[in-house]
Amino acid sequence: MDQTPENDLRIAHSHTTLRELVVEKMRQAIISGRFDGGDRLVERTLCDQLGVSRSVVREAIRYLEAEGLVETLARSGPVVAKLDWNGARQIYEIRRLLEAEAAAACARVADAAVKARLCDALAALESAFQDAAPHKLYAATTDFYQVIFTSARHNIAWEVVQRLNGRISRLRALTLATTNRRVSGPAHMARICAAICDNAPEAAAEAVRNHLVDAAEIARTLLESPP
Amino acid sequence: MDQTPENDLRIAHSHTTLRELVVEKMRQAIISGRFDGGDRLVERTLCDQLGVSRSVVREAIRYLEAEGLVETLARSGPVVAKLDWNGARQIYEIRRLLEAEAAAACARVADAAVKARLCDALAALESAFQDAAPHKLYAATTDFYQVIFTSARHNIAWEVVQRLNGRISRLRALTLATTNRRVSGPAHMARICAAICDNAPEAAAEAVRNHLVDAAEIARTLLESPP
DNA sequence: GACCGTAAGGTGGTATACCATATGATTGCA
DNA sequence: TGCAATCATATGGTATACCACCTTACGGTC
Repeated sequence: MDQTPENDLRIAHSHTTLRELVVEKMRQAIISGRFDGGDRLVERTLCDQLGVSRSVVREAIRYLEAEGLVETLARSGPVVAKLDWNGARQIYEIRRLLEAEAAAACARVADAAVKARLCDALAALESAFQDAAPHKLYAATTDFYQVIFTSARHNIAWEVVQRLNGRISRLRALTLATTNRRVSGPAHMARICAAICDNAPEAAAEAVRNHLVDAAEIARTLLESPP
Repeated sequence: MDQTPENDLRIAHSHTTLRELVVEKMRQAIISGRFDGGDRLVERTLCDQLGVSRSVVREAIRYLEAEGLVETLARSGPVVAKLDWNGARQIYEIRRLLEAEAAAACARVADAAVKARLCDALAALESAFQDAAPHKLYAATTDFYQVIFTSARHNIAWEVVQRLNGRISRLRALTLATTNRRVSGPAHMARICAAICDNAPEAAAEAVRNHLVDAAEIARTLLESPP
């Protein structure tokens, strides 16, 4: 049932609901650290801050709850989920499994078009590293992996990874900002890209694993250092 | 609020929140096939069937939407997510990765208590196989894996697997009911249990992989044969 | 100082109203 | 008759008011 009305005069209006906007706002607020782990999410306060009604806020909270960014305590209400090293460690391990598999699959099926898109993404990534713009870097990293996952046709794994990344996003932002990471990061990415362009699945998987071991190590030092 | 207790979808008020009950009811309705893939979820109809207000239904839908069991189409509203073999295949592959890793980790750390719990779960599983009670079998299988994941301290991976299982639950119910599976299933499980009791990580991982390859194969034949 | 009652603030839940849009039926005009 | 405009209905999205219940903090009483 694909109806793509090219000659439709109507403006393609995105039809983003308020709810989606609020979900995105709140997700960003949690990611950016504006809402800290453990903070209570008081419905009516959020209504005021966001300028929307309770319905919208409550539904957005339910969505984020299912995503794992928010947890609702019985008889107390929703709070921002807290992240400890135990949780982060598990997430990095899951990412290691899924991303290594995706990179290997991508290396197996990558044709010229995929390689070109990947190299573009890598170039954007390196450019973002140069600019030292955190949000650009974040977006570029996401793009790079998205190319890998989608071209490997691992779109459900990509969903999983994105959701997990939401839960460690503060951490990712921190690791991306770390000097150490700023040096080793692009090198890892370049190796991953090279392995895929060589259609070398095992090398690609290994490069991904190395990257994530490093990232997890930086995350650990950040999390275990005094709050 | 009229109360006609003959309606079997009507939820029983209790200590947990209405929202959670509704989420569970709807999840079960989707899993059991009462709501089929592609079916529209009309809010006001659900309100009548469940005997709750729109707010509760809408929040439950948001939760299931984030879980991937429901998707909301623009200008049309929520529908039950459809499952094709491509999606199911990916989910089985992700499960293969996560469950193999969890089984290996469990085998590494399993002490007498863990082994006892695992053997208990296996016994319950085999008993459920004998009874040929689908829902018991389903629950027993879940319990068995839960012991593995929780004792390996892979609770986030367990969350992920549970959510993914929700999306292929109809399929799981079918595979569990298949005779073929009824024969090979417990054998696989017994091998997994034995490997863990031997503290043999690689053997445990391999047993899990074999189990899932079989399950995926059965699922494929079920999905690709016209209903 | 301990205890109890009350008030405030919060969530959970419900009912209702309003608007925008999609869809199908109906009506009216050529 | 046929087509088009219009109307009605269904439905989702949003806002608002209200109630019940729980928790917490405060303050008064013993």
